[in-house]
Amino acid sequence: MTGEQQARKRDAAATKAALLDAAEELFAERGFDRTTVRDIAAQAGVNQALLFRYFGSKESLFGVVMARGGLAKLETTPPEQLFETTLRTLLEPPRDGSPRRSLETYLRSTGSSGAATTMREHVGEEYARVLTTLTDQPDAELRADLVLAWLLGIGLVRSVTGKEPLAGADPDDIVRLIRPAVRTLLERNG
Amino acid sequence: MTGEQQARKRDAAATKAALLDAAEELFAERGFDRTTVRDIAAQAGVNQALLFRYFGSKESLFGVVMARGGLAKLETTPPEQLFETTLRTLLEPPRDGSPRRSLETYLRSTGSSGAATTMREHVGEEYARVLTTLTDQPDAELRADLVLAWLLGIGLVRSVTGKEPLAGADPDDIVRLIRPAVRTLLERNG
DNA sequence: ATTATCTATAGATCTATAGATAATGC
DNA sequence: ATTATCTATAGATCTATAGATAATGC
Repeated sequence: MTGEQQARKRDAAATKAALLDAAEELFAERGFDRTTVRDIAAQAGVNQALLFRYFGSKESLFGVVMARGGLAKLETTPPEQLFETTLRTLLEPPRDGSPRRSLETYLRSTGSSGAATTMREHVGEEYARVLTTLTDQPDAELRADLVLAWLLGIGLVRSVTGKEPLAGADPDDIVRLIRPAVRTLLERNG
Repeated sequence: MTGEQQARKRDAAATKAALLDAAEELFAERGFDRTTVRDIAAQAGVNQALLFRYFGSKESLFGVVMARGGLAKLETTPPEQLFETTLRTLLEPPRDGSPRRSLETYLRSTGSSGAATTMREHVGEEYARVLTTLTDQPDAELRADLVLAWLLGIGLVRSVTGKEPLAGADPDDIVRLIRPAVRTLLERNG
């Protein structure tokens, strides 16, 4: 039943990276609660005790995963492109080495607490802050929150629920339908 | 440590109802995974073995909770009012005896599988089907999905994330901002 | 010698079930 | 007598830790 584990090459940095990649994938697919530390270690090909050695706890690892991908795009994208860039990232199938799956992780872990909640709040604040700059109408912050809500909702229906036709729709069609509506939301005064 | 449990009045129907109410509340607050059967039984003031006697399993109970509230509103609301009614229900604080908290349950259980997934799909389909009737433009179903996504996203930001200013905003303000944008989405041809 | 990795397990859950007890209805 | 309720516990997890082993660097 056991079969002792093959001793892994001694490379702490590579081990940490493997754990992070595995955790990112599994948290995105199953959420925080349904991903076990043993699943992560197995997927990384690493002994599970190392997860605790390098990250302290499962919650702490989750925090690192979220932080790693959550804000990268935000910092490198001009505000006026943020909505469409984020939307397209959301809509494209995840390519290797490309944008982190932190939105899926976020959406799959809505029942969780602790680090999950903290990071959810932090990333949400940052996105909304940037989106706020897109309008000079009154209620700019509320409008920005509504745009953010739409992004999250589309991600939810598309990657979590998998509902058709939205899940399989051409990103161009979605952008074409959404853009004028967002413009109405942001620009209409009243 | 134990203290034997006070024998409860013998009323199977009332016991089932108490379990359902307790489950609804806890699933809405914590999601499926983080709610234990013992939590539910304690909240209902019922011995935990009765949960299994009356509902078979935790998953099955979850299914019943979702089914109970999920479609009620849908069946009694005319399509052209569905968006705004659902939105307002979402925005009003939950009053006693009033609309079920199945949306929160839905949103808090996005990481879960089994009955959670099945019910998510079913309710989503029904809502989208009704929303589809609101436009006669091409891509009616896709537009309906996008409306549904917005509803879910607003619910997510508001009740799960608690992000301000959206979480505390006046429902009237939200409706005023959203309505023209949804109209643009549904009516604009192209 | 240092420290990355592995073994083994503690301790705390959690769902579910088998069978005992006790309140109601005929 | 029936059956709603309760007791006690099986069995299967899961996170986390203590301490042993073994690969690398000086």
